[in-house]
Amino acid sequence: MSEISKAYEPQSVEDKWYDFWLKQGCFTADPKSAKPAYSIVIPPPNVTGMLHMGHVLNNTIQDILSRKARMDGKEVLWLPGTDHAGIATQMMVEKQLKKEERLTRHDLGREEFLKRVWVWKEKHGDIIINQLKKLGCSCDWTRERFTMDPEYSRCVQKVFVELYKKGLIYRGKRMVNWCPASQTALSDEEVEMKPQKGFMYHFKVQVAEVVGQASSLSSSSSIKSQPDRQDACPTTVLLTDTWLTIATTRPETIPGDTAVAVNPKDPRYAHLIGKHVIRLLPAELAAEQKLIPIIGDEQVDFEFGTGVLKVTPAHDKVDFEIGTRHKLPLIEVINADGSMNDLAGADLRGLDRFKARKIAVEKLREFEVLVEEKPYENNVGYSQRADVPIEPRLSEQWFLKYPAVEQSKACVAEGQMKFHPDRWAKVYDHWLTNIQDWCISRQLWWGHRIPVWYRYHFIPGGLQGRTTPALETFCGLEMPHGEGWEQDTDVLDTWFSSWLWPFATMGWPESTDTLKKFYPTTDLVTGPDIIFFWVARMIMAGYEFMSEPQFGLPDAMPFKNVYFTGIIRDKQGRKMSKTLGNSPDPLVLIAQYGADALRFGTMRSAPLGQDVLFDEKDVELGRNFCNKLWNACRFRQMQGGEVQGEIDPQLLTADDKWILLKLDAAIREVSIALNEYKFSEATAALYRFFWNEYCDWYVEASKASLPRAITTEASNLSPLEGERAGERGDESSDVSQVVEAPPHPNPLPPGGEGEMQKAAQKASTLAVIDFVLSHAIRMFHPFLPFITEELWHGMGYSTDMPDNQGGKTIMFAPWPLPFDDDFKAHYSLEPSHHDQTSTKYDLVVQGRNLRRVANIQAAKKVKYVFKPAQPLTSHDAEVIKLLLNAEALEVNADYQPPKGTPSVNTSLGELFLPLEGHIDRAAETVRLTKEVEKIAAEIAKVEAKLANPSFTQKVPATVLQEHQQRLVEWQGKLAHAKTALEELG
RNA sequence: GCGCGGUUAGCUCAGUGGUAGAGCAUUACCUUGACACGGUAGGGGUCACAGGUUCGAACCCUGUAUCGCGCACCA
Repeated sequence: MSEISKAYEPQSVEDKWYDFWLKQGCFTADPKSAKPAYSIVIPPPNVTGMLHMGHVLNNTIQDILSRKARMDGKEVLWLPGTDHAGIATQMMVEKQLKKEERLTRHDLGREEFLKRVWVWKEKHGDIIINQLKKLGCSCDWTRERFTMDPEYSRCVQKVFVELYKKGLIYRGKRMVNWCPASQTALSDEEVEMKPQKGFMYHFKVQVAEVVGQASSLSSSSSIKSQPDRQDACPTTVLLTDTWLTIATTRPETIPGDTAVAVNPKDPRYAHLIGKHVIRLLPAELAAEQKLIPIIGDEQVDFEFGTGVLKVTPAHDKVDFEIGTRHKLPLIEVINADGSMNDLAGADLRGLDRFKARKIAVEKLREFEVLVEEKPYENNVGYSQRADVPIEPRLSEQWFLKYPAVEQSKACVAEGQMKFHPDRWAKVYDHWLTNIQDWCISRQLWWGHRIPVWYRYHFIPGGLQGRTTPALETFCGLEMPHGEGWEQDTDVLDTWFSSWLWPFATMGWPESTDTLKKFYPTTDLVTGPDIIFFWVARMIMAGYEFMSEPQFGLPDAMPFKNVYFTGIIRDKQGRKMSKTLGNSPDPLVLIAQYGADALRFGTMRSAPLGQDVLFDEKDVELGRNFCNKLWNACRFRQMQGGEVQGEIDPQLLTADDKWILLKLDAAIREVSIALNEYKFSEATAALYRFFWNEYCDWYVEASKASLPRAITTEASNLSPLEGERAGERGDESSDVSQVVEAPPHPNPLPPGGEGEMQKAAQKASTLAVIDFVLSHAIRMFHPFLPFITEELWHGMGYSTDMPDNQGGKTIMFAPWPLPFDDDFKAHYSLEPSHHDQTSTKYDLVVQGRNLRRVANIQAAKKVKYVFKPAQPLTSHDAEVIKLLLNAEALEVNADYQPPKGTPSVNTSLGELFLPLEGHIDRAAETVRLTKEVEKIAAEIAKVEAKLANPSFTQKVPATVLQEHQQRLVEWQGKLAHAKTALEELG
C-alpha cells in the first residue's frame, strides 16, 4: 500500500483478490485434513437465474459463516452448484423459441428441444455462478455440481428405484393440481392460494321423479371423456313443482355435474334425497339424459350458500371424494389446456374455461333460472410458476409416500437439529403432521426422466373372447432387455432431485472421503419459503438414504443447524419480483458501491428472522464504512514507523488502555453474536467499535502522542511546553500549567532526553494502533473480504504471520480471541481505567457543548480552563485540549472564574470556558434552566425508588448501589448547575 | 377458522425486568494532522391500547385493536 488513494476504490481491488484466492486454492476443501470440519451446501440457484437481493442475503451469510470457520481453524467446505429448475427453465427456453423462431417445443420434438435447453444451459448457466464470485463467495468451485450432472442423475434414478421397490413410490389415477398453462401436474406446495374477485351464482333446478327404471347415472361405472354419453336411458320423467337453488362460482362445470348433494341432516332438503333434478347443460340433451340424482352427504355445509351443492367429480377435489363415496360417474368437460371439450355441449365446446363461464351464465339467464348473481371473493389456487388458476384434474401420476417422517419430525422436535429462529420448528412440525403423498411426476421434457418402462402384452381369450392388452411395467436403472419397451414420458419434479443435494453432491451412494469428512453439514442457510419444498424433504432424504451402516453415522440428518433468512422486500414492504421491477440488480450495486459495501449494508439491516426492507441507503452506508476503514488505515500509514512494534506496558496511556478494553469487549460481542447467527448485531457491534470508539475517540486522542509530521524538518517535533522527560504521570494539579497549540519546533537538540521519550511514546502508540487495527481487520474479514485482504497486506500485518495463518492471506489468519487474564494483568487493563477515560471523554463532550451554547464557531480557537478534582496527567491534559479543539487548556486547581463563566462539572473536575466579558447571559440561562429541570426530574425518579422500602429491601445489592451512586452524581450536577445559574444572576 | 410474526424517534429498525438506542433524515456550526463517502454539538419517543404480575414492565401474563405471513376441502 505504498500509494494509498484518498477514497477506497473497490473496483481495482476485488477482482485482484478473488483471482488470488482462486489461484491459491483457498476455497478448496481437503477431506484428508486433520482440522475439524465445517460444511455448508449452497441452496442451488436456478441455472437460468440471475442474482437478486435474496441471493445476496443468503450467500453473504453463508460466506460469513465459511470465512469465520476458516479463521477458527476449521476445514471448510462450502459446496456450490445449480439446479436445473424444470418448469422455470423449460418455460424460458420455450419463450425464447417462440420469440426467435416462432416455434413450440412440439414443433421441434423432445430430443431436439432438449438439445436446445442444454445449449441454453451451457450459455447461461455460468451467469449466476460468476455473479456469486463477484459477491466474494468462497465456495469450493472445484466441486461445483448441477442437478442434471450424469452422476447426480444416477443418484436420482437410484433413489426412485429404491423407493419404488419399497413400495413408497406408486402410480395412480388421482385428482391432481393441473396447470393448464404449462400442462403438467403440480405438487400441493406449488399451488398458491390467492383471493380472487368473481361472482357467486345462484340458479334453480327442477326436481324430477323418475318412474320405472332408475337413471343409469346413479349406478353406472365411472366414465371419462367418452365420445358418447352413457347417461342416456329410457325412463319416464315426471317433473315436480319443486325447485332447488344451487350456489356456485363455476357454472361452466355444470355439464360435468353428476349429482346434487345436500346434507342428510338438513330438514329443508333431506326428504328430496333419492329424487333427481334436471341438469341444465348441455342444453341440447333430452330430458332423461339430463337427470342427475340428489344425494345426501355429510360433507355438505348447510350454512354455506343455499345448502345445495352441485357435484362435479371430475373437476373438484371435494366433489371427487363425494363422487367416490357415492359411486358417481365422472364426466370430464375441460381439456388439459383449460378449454371446454365436446361433452360440455354445443354452447361451450372449444371455449376457454373463463369464456365458458360467461356463456354458461348467459344460458342460465336465458332459461330464466338464474336467481342471483352477486360479487364474491374466494380463494383460488394458482400455479406458482405460470400464475394461472390451477384446474383440479383427474390424471395418472406418480406419487411418493414420504419416507422417514417420524425421524424427521423427532430430530427437530427433540433438538438434535436446530432451527434459527426456532419458531419455524412449529411450522415444520405442522406440515409433517399433515402431509399427503407427493405428486412427483411432471408432464415436462426438461428434467430427470422417470426410470420406468412399459410394454403391452396381448393376451388372447380375455373378456368376451377378445384379445386384451396387459401392461407390463419395469422400474430400474437401465432400460430392460427385450422388445417393445417404452420409457415413461414424464419427468420428475425438480425437488425430487434437490432433496438429495446434501449427499448426492458428495459422492453418494459411495462412502467417499468427502461424505465421511463433511456429512452431516454444519449449517444450512435458506429462506423460509422453501421450508416444505426443500428443507423438510432433505431431512427425510437424509434419514432415508444416509442411515445405512456403511456411512457409520450416529445420526443421518443432513445438517445440524438451519438458519432461515428473512425475505427481502422493497421500501413499501412488497416482495421483490421481476414483474414489479422493484428488485435492484446487485451487480449494478456492486459496480457502484463495491461488493463489501453491499454485503455490509445487507447484513446490517437483516436481523434474525425478520423480513428485510431493502433500501439503497444501506448499501451507501456500507460504502461509507469501507471508506472510513480505509482512511483510518491511511492515517496509520501516514505516521510511518515500524509496523506492529512491541507494546510497552510502561508507556500505555489511559486512552490506550481504554481502546484495548473496548477491543476486548468488541471481540467478545462479535464472537457471541456470530455464534448465535445474529449477523446484524455483529455488524452493529463492529460498526460501533470501529467508528464511534476507535475513530471518533481513540484516533483523535492518539494524536496527542503522535507529533505532527512537519514536512522537511520532520525531526523537529516538539515536546509540550512545561513537559520534560520523566514527567509523564506527574501530578500537575498543584501548578498552573498551560497546554498550548500548535506544537512548535523542538527547542531541544535532536536525540535529547525529551526527544527519546517522545519517540518511545510514539512507537508505543503506533504499536497499539497496529494491534487494534490488525485485530479489527480480521474481525471485519468475514463481512468485508476484499478490503480487509487489501489492507491486511497493505498495512504489512501479514508479514510476520506463518504462511498458513495469515502470512499468505487473511483468510486463514486466526480469529481474534478475547484477552485472557495474563494479558490483562501484563498491560494492567482494569475496568477503572476504562471508566475514568470514559469520564474524560464525557467531559470533552460537555466542554464542546459549552462552545456551542456560547455560540462560538467550531473553528474559532478558544482557551479552556480545567480545575481538576483529582490529579491529572499532562498527557490527559493534552488529550483534553486536543479533543476540545482548544487553543490552550489551562490546568489550574485554584482557578477562580469570573462570575457567570460557563462551566461543566464531572468527577474529574470542572471545565470552564472563560469568555472575557462576552457571556451570552440569556443563552446560558436558558441552557442551565433546562439542565436543572432535566436533572431534577432524574433525581426525583431515583429518589422515589430509594424512598420505597420494598425497593431497598428486595432489590439486589448491585442495583441498589448503582441507584445510590446515580443519585449522588445527579445531585452533584444539580448543585453545580444551580450555582452557575445563581451566579448568572 | 387455526397458527406465526409485527406495532418503539419523521423513516427503517435494534433493544427479554433496573437511567429508552442505532442508521438515515433534520437543525446549527466546521474543509482542524486519515476520511465532506467527513467532523462537532443539538432537537425529536406518555415504547399501539386496556388490565394484571412485580419494589420496578418497552420487555413477563391476559385481553383488545391493527398490519403482514403461513396453513386450511367451504361450493
